[in-house]
Amino acid sequence: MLSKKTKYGIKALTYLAKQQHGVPVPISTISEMENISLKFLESILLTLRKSGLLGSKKGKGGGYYLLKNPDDIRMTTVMRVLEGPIAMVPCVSLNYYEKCDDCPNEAECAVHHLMIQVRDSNLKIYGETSLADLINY
Amino acid sequence: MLSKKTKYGIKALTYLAKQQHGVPVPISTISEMENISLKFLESILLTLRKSGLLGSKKGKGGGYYLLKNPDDIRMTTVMRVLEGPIAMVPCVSLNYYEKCDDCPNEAECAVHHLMIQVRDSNLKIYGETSLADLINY
DNA sequence: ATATTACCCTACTAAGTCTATAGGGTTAAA
DNA sequence: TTTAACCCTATAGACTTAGTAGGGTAATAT
Repeated sequence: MLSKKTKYGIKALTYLAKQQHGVPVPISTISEMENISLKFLESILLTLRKSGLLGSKKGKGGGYYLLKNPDDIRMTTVMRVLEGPIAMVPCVSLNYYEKCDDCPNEAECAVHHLMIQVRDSNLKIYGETSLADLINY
Repeated sequence: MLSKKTKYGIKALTYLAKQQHGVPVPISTISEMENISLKFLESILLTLRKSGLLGSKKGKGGGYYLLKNPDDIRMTTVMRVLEGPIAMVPCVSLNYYEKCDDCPNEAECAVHHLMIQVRDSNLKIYGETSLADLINY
């Protein structure tokens, strides 16, 4: 299941992508427009800022804004920041690999092979989709 | 993340698929061969039996066995029984559809569109992969 | 028959995650 | 210097996960 955090995060990013580039949008505005609890959204945007996707400006007229062009933000990045590893098991994770306790032989593990396929197909989708793609229809 | 339940369930199924068709295998055997806690495995096999994938035989010489040929067991079925819906959000689930509380317009929701792609690609993989495919290499 | 093997079922629980909520602190612009 | 808005920490209820515990029931071999 996709967490609400990720869902809300993507919605916030797409909202920002629709605005004029570089102009800060207050959390409260995004919260109202996308029906997201203000405080929860605050923590999500903070995560996105720390990851380098968003910039922020304090004080009156401040808010959050995209640091890059929506065309240059791939969903792989977004998913990894918000949801964590793309892989469904650590033993097929490219960035967070971990050996399984119970698997004596990874090369012969059926789950391993299946999950590599799932990982690759999802990576392909996320890699080929940019934030700009999400708002174009 | 894939739950241990699903992971262990798939391992148990592949183990059974490698055995002579129709011959019952005791839980204890699978537990030892696949390094799975006996009691936990018991509850997983029970789930699989209730779903119609496995049959069981009681008493001495009893155990669990596949009810169908490994070629005829698709991973879509297995994943739905063990892990639940394939879709990452209820609003793109084929079998467990649910509207989102926060979405005023599903057709224009960016998350919705993205997750439909993910669902379809995963459905394709699970649908094209049988239990027999998992043990053939 | 009866002992044994193995399935069947319920209940419980420690640990972790999710989805927030609460409350205040800090910064910078007007 | 006021105020809008970001920044940060702590907490908590609900839920899920990954088991553990303990026994009940059925069927087989002898």
